[in-house]
Amino acid sequence: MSEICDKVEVANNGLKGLQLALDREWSVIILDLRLPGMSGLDICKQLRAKAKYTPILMLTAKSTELDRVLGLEVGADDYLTKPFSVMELVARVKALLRRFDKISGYAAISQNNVLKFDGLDIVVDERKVIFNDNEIELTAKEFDLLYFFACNPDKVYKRSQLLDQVWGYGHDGYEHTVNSHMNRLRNKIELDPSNIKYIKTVWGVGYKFAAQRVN
Amino acid sequence: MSEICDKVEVANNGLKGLQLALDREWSVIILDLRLPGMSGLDICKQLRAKAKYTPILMLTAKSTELDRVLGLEVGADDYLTKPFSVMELVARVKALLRRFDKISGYAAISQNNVLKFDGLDIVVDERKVIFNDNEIELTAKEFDLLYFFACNPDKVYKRSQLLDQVWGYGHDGYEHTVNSHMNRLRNKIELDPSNIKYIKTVWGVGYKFAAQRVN
DNA sequence: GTAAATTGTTATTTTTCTGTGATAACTTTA
DNA sequence: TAAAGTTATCACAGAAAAATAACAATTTAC
Repeated sequence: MSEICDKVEVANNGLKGLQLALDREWSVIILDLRLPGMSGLDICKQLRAKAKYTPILMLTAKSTELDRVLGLEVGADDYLTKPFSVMELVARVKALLRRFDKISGYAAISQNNVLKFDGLDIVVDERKVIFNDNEIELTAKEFDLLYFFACNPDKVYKRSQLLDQVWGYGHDGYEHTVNSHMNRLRNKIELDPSNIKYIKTVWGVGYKFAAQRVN
Repeated sequence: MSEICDKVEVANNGLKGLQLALDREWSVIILDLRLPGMSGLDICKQLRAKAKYTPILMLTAKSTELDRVLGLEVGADDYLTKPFSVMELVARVKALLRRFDKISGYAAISQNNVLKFDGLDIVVDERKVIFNDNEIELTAKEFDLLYFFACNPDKVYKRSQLLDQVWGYGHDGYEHTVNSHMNRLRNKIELDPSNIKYIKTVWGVGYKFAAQRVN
């Protein structure tokens, strides 16, 4: 239930998709039945065996195909038959996220697009941050960093992991780059440097977000 | 993706290793860059050409060496720079196995995020320790040491083994360094020094973790 | 194309931790 | 009981890590 961020990855063949799906923890997986490389059915079964609580939405080309799939009980959480509208797809995904959230106890994400903490609100799709009732200006990286942490409270991240998650896999850069950004971010959201409220240093390891969600 | 067994084979020169690697199907191949007989780079390239879906973990002596290797795109799936701890090596191998789906049906490698003992909870990815219902502050090494023991209850470890496992393979230091850390750790999690509850001394040998998992 | 802002890097200072040596306390053995 | 070997304790210096500040490079905006 961790590692939630706004990353979207696309794989256009079965094996890659399966690897990618198992590589990290996802909020939702959309899986087309017709795939090159490996059958969507097999992938769904394998996914379900490993990622037990990740909702899977399966797309099928024809309703007759859907009937067959349903008979096989591959373990998808919802199905959609082509052609479908984007609106419908979005609605189904939201429904899945909502359903999933109920199960895992993780409120929000899809519902409200605002992450609220004591003295700090993050309006996700406006990339806006309200700090003690005043809007503050964050740069792109600062926002990404803060948002990533806010999505994963309490979990400790090494600098190398942050480079992977926030800067992107395959990005090559120095780990102390993270320090600089953290420093700049803290200058904007920490009033008392001797009493860090949000992103705390875990000495010898990395950082963690230590504030409690209030919504 | 089949052929999973618990066989481990070691080759200490390049040519033998290559032959052995191609001889059968392996779950994972660990390859040291510095080898007698043949460069690890060449081996990796040849392996990758033949054993397309076998994960390769490459060990390098220096991070500068790693940079060079990464630039050459030899096709290893992960890299580890010496010195590394055995814990880290195990974690990387597990990640590779998971990524390459080599452990289908193997529930054994499910990692529990919270290790519970009587009076002591360890929340792994938060690096948090709850001792008698209070969170206590451990330094990085203290946590690593405690976590290592908690993962291997009842097993006795010599100081030299602990240096290898927790400090890292190839780390050079005095064995009584372990004593100091153990002392500091005990001051935080043992209330009565005459009645050790968690990490007991095994006289003439080393230490062992003596509490029972309750989850 | 220039100026401004952002980002990444380098250098310096500050903080915290870890390893070490000295010594005390404890076990075992003779 | 003494001696030898092993472990516990403690304080401190130096090392490692992080914070900070200043600078260079890159990107973005105009």
